Amino acid sequence: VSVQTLRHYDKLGLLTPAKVTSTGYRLYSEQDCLRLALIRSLRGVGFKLETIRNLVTDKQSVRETVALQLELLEAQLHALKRQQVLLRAVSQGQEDVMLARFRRLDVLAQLTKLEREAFLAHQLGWNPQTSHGSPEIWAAAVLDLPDEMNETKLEAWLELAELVSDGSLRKTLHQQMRPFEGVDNATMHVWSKTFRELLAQAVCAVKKLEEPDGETAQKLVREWTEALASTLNKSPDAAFVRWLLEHFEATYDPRFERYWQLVALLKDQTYSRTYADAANWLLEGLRVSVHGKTSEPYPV
Amino acid sequence: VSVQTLRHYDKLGLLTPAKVTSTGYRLYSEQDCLRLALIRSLRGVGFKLETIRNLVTDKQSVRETVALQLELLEAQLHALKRQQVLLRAVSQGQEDVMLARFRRLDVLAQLTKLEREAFLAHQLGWNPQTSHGSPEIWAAAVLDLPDEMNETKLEAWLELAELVSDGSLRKTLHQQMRPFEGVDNATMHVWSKTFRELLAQAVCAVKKLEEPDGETAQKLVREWTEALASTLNKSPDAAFVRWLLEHFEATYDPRFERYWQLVALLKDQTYSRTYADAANWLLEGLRVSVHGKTSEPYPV
DNA sequence: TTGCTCCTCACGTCACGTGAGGTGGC
DNA sequence: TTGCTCCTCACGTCACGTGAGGTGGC
Repeated sequence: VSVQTLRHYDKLGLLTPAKVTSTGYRLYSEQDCLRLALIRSLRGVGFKLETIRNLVTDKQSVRETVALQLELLEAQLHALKRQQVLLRAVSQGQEDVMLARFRRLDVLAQLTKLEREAFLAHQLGWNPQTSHGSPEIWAAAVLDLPDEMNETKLEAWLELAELVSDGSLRKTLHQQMRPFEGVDNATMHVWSKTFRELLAQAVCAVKKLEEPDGETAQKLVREWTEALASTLNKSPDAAFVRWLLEHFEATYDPRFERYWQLVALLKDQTYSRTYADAANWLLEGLRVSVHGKTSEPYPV
Repeated sequence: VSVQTLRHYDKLGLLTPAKVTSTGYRLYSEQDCLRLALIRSLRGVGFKLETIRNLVTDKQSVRETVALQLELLEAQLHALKRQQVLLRAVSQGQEDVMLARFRRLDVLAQLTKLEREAFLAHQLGWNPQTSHGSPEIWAAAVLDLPDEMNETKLEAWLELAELVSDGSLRKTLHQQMRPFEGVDNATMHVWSKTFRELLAQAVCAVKKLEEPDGETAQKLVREWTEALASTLNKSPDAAFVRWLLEHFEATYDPRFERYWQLVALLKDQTYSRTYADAANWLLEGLRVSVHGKTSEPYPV
């Protein structure tokens, strides 16, 4: 400890030397040293000098003061972690756009729950009144975000927000939905129920390690295309199936999987690849039914 | 933002209003607002005003400044976590001893690697020259502690240090070692090698779910007692086996297991209960060989 | 005329650190 | 005599916040 510190404590009356010589020199006793060590220790956990004075003179409950300090620490840690997430996120990227990007990220990080949901809805082009597509899936993709976010969630949110900021995901999504444009709500509801059931069966089949060119897969693919054709008011002929495969391949985007992963993290849901795997397995089955069996084995 | 903040930024020349009326009122433009937002965002991640001025006027590399700030944050987080661990550790316990305990814990937390090792050795009563018992086990219990500790390790270290601070563990340990007092180093080395092999076999047996009253266990117990008797220069008769069981039961202390658990955490070793389980299984086998088969099933 | 907001100037916050200018002991 | 350390007094740090005392627009 510096001599300035000792003088400072003396001035505050927090640590008065045992003796002062006639020439003004401060002489400290063993006891003073112990007291000084205690003061330094208490300073080391962040108490202010006035609080320390109260603690060592028994004017303030140690337990209560410690509890208070712990709360304060919690808040400080939260703030620092937020700063860390933002700075880390911005630290990669080109020098000349860093400030602009930082600006955007900070705004995104400050949004409230409702604003975050509205942001996602807007960027993905969801309007509950006019959008087509299953309302349940839209809600799962956009709503029920958490109120408070810890650092992991904040990081996920920033990645998610940047993922959708670029308008391209919205366009792809619109392409994906296009075939359903004219379908009325009731029909749509039936379709999404059927599809959920098919997907559940596909999940089971994938678990049993069934191949996408096997009987189960081909049966599911047939049911799937037939249900979809009926929903879209078309006949499930070979041309339709070919069109369907082309449609899926044209509107496929790997970022959607990352999207669901991040959303699951934000909602404290354990993300499992099962649904994505099942969907890919069905798509592979569709490919087989169009092009015939491929020579490459299906990657599990 | 408060009007004082704006005045402050104006004084520093960080944000000069676009217009000032003849009566001295500051009028800000849209651009000023954007600049203000950027300044507030940069303040929000902990940059000081001078740094911000350099950043917005391109006098300082954003990338370098961000990297520097991240390092600073890391250090601050480390410090805050240390405070948190100390305060949490002290927060339970009686009001009137909290300050004294805090004092002790802070001293313990500040020790260097060598001092921590010396502390453990001293509290457990280990002196490499004069102590009996296997040097390898002593070293595993006391040496190779980490240099730097994160918050988890610091917490473990404080618990470990308090565990051994009370002299009772040292006494129990001394009791445990007592039978080996007169044994010379060479004999001791042979014994500890034999015991390690026996323990390894016991681990295998426990994995195979063998019962402590089964053949394997009884065979191992017999080898164990015979080796121990030979080490201690005694005959492995019924009286010796009875004395052995009494000795183990008298010097058993559950805190030893916690000790090894904490040491494993400090050394980044994954602690598995297998050795403790195997030792207990052998002890139970010893019990069976002394008292006969108990009616209670052995808890796995 | 009455609130209200803005202004400037200056001092306070918190725990010391840093000179300026001076003095006592080896 | 020469460094060295101690002393006091006073100001600086950092980003504002807080009065004191005064003024312009509704």
